[in-house]
Amino acid sequence: MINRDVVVELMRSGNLVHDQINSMLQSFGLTLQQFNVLRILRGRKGSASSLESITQHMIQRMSNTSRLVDRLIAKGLVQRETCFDNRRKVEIFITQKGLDILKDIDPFLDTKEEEITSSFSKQEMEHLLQLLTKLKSKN
Amino acid sequence: MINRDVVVELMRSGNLVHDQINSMLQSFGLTLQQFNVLRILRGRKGSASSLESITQHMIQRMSNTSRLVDRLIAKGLVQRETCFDNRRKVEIFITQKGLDILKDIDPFLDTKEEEITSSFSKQEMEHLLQLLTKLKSKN
DNA sequence: ATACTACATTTGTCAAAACAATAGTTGTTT
DNA sequence: AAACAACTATTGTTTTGACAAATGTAGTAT
Repeated sequence: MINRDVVVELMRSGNLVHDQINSMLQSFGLTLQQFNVLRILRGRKGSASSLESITQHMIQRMSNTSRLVDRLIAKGLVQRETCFDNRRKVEIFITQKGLDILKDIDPFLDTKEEEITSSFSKQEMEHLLQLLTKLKSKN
Repeated sequence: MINRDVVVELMRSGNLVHDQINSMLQSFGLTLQQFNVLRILRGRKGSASSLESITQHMIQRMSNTSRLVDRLIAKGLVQRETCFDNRRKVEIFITQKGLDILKDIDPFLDTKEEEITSSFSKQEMEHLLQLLTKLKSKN
């Protein structure tokens, strides 16, 4: 059954890619999710980020992001402050140390991503993206 | 950067599919991994399966399969016996209750898989499979 | 028999994900 | 002001995952 094969292979491929990126990040003491939070914060360029707004960019529950941030704080990579305007909210900032580690990681990530996709031509990548987008829009 | 997009979308798609299947299985009180173990056991048609041989068919560490089996035993879906020939080994069997629940799930899984892939034509599925296979062989 | 290595599984630990429940804050209505 | 609902985040619990270490068993060499 080709339906089943597609479903299974999609999950397998996701895991494969996840594992490869994850094990690269391991040498920096970060997990993929922790790294993702850092990248989101860097993208905000110092402006405040509530937990909720971070969570929206991740495939995650807010409760888990909350604890994930705990670990980043423990590593000194981000800071947490209650929002002045709305004390229900929490503002997360990336620290200089956080920016530094991202800068260290960047080239390794680039290499890893090229490595993972090295079996594809540019056309194949475009086609693959198009197919995956189709999947996403339906689901 | 298209490399990055491909990498990100592969992970996203994997998660998407995983979540959809998982939430279908939830109504049966099973997780995807538990379900996978049951299916592997059913495929063996009653003949013995060591932990190791089960693990080989899953993307997993044996230590985790060990605990996973604990939970299936707690639900009465499988049985564990130490192997007569080699007491280091453990033989896992699926119970009738396990077979029954699989039989209940089968049609729902079929539907879910068709649903997930419904945006694709048969040709697109074949092409997608081919691309994912290419990814796998390189990585 | 003893020691040593290899094998198969289990246990421990920490990070993570899903989900429910709780806590504190804010806004609105009365 | 008091009551109530909505909002935002945290905490608790269970399952999973990666990895290291421990346990018990089997095979082999001395």
